[in-house]
Amino acid sequence: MLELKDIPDSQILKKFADRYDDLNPLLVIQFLTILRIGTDLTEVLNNFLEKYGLLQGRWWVLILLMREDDLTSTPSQLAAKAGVSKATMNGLVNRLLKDGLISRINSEVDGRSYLVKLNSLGQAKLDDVMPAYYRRVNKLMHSINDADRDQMIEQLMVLKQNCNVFES
Amino acid sequence: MLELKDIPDSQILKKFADRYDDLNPLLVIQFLTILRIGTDLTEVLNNFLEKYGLLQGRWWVLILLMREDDLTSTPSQLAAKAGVSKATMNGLVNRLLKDGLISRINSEVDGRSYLVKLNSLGQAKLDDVMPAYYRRVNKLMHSINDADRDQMIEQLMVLKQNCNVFES
DNA sequence: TTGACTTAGTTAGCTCGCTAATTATAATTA
DNA sequence: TAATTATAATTAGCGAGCTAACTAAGTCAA
Repeated sequence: MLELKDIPDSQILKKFADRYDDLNPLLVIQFLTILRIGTDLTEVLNNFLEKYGLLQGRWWVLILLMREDDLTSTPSQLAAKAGVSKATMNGLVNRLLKDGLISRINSEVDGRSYLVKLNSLGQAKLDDVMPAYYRRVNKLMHSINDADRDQMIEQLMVLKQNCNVFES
Repeated sequence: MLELKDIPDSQILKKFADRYDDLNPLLVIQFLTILRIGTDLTEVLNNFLEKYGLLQGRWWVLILLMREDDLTSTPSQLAAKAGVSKATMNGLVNRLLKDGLISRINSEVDGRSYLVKLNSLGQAKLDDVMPAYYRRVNKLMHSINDADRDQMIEQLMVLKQNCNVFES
């Protein structure tokens, strides 16, 4: 994760521009600014969740379970939905089981598999975190007016679609 | 780092909204979208750097050294500038020394300290990476026109300044 | 119906962050 | 000048990702 405190200023970039023709200082600064804000937001969110004994990984598992009508899912499904490896999900699930926020239900039809279910302690944890989380999201996002925010998101989506320029 | 594949849609959020009054679906989706694009860009950059045997940490160290007039710095200074702990910088510096991209110069005035210097192999590595990096940044950022891009960055800066709503 | 694949979860071992403790050296101050 | 405190680098050990290898259980096809 990019933690660079010193995003280069135009003066520093000038030195680099002498060596590298392709450098466009403004674009580089803007690119790094986007990366930095992404990491800053992520960090701030993690600090917030930590106050509740959670981090993004475990928090998402609880949320994914709450999305389900029966509050249950298999570790594999959770891994796919959370976008982490099965090994990582195994660790997250075990930690949540240890903390007593989810329960394990062995599958009756498949001896390899089991379900995890959001239990009352897990639901209580979400009931504790989520209102505070939503209030903060509201506050943060309302620091930009609706029209500007919509436009910003639209531009970010364009950027996302063009990420692949780095892959060739 | 947020890797959530399934950003919730309005339908899922409706279920959550029944339980949590404070939820504003659009704002949550937009917030998560910003986080996701940040992680996507970071990942794409890391994949790019990996093709050159680097990752963000080591790459930044080389860049920070190249910024210096004498191409040298101490591990502590590098840690501060890169925004990582001294322990982390110790690992990065050792790896770069092992790879032969930087050289170690023991301090003559302070027996505890030493300088690291970008050497010719390190400079060659940067000369290999940076033009390709800058070209890709240009391509990516030009997917948005200048005015829209400037405005987007401006909004992101506002967001950054309001990150602290998560800290209270 | 048995042999070959596939799938679910786990484990081992890696990377790259971190903090806290340690070592060695400098610097300060009583 | 001796004792204390501060600083630079290192080390140990943790967390949360990862891949690859493994075990056990299903599935399918000859």
